Amino acid sequence: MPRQVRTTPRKQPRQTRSKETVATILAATSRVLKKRGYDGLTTNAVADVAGVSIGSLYQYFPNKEALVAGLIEHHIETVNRAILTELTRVATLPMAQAARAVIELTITAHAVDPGLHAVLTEQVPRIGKLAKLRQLDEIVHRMVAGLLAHRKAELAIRDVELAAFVLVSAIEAIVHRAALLYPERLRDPRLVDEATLIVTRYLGVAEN
Amino acid sequence: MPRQVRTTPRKQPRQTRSKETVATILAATSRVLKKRGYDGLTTNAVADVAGVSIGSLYQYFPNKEALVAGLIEHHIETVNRAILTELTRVATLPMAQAARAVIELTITAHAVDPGLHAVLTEQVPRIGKLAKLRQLDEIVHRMVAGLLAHRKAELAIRDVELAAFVLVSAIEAIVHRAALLYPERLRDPRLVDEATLIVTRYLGVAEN
DNA sequence: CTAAAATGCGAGCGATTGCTCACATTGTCT
DNA sequence: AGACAATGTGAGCAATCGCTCGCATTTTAG
Repeated sequence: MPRQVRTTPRKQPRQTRSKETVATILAATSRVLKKRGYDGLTTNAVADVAGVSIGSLYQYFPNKEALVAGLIEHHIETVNRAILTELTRVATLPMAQAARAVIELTITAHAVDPGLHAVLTEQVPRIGKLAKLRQLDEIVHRMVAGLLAHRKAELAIRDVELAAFVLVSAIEAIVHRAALLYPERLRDPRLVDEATLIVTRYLGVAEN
Repeated sequence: MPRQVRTTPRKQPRQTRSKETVATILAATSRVLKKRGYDGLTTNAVADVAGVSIGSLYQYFPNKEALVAGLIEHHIETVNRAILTELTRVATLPMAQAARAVIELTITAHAVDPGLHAVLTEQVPRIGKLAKLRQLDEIVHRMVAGLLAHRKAELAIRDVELAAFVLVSAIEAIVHRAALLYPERLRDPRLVDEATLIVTRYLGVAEN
């Protein structure tokens, strides 16, 4: 398997028919990924599950990695938009409430398509262009840092960047590990309480 | 690639010569993993780099997964032993010092062979027997929970299990993300300070 | 209606991979 | 020294995979 580079479609779907084909292929990619894992993801299998010929697949995706890249891009856009709007919405709320809102949103994001999310973050090699999953982290980091900087006066922190790094890492990991190890606990309000608690205590603000 | 199950050696090395062969093969596996990634890991390449024939490799490793499983097992044992001894050593220290010691050890564990650690945790599919990487998390969780329970009186927490989960997730993620995104920051004492801070404030104990 | 463009098809090529097996070499034991 | 076990060798098989290409079908445009 030679190293591939291009992950952009070789041809844009113009007609309605082909757009449906592309959507079907991506849906099939998601299904195969969830059922067989990244190692079991083959272009032939995707075409098969999608019910299109392997030739059609290669009309819109130059290689196997492009399939996964397409999924990730969609995933990033969705989550990104959600977090962006939420972070601006809670910017003026008391810190405890803001933290709780963001944590709940993070949980929601993990609960949309848990299987796909797990495969995407756990199994897909983070190499080359696929490292774009990191873009999401970076954007979130910047926004959290901005929020902290804007209200630094009321916070018991010195370095905004460092605090943002610590908080984003911690919250993401708590939710992520809960989703993987104890999926049912994602619905447990005590998890949100505890995650909110570590944030408020660390920042030195009121706990609710 | 048919699903494989067995990851135990098909034959135990008895003589010194064969033990060296096994060690060489594992070292080669590590090298190939780091240089080519999990996708680029082939049994032929490993045998080649190790300087042994492919036949010899298959005398001691029943399949490709067994190679990685061997590496992981060794990794777990090493880290496991280190954490175990450290956690018992700091059991009676003030919480802030204990937390700092554990955090520093976690950083050390990530710094031993960062490349291998990264590949192992980021690229190796967490399926089947390879989920044994989770064993490590589980053991650490149990020990931290034990430590917290033993000194619950001085801590501002209600649920020991939940607190252990939150703390282990947070610390591991902070160190892990730092190692991946800003490896040079692993040497920065301010990272340790900040990680210690989030622990002590969360637990409601003195900050040093 | 007709020509061109867009889309869909799938047999199968070339390359690679995991792994076997028949055999050669080295080590151990008496 | 001889016999047997342990270890080492590598050509190559069977299977699989990513992907191409020549062609059929459908849609669009004039």
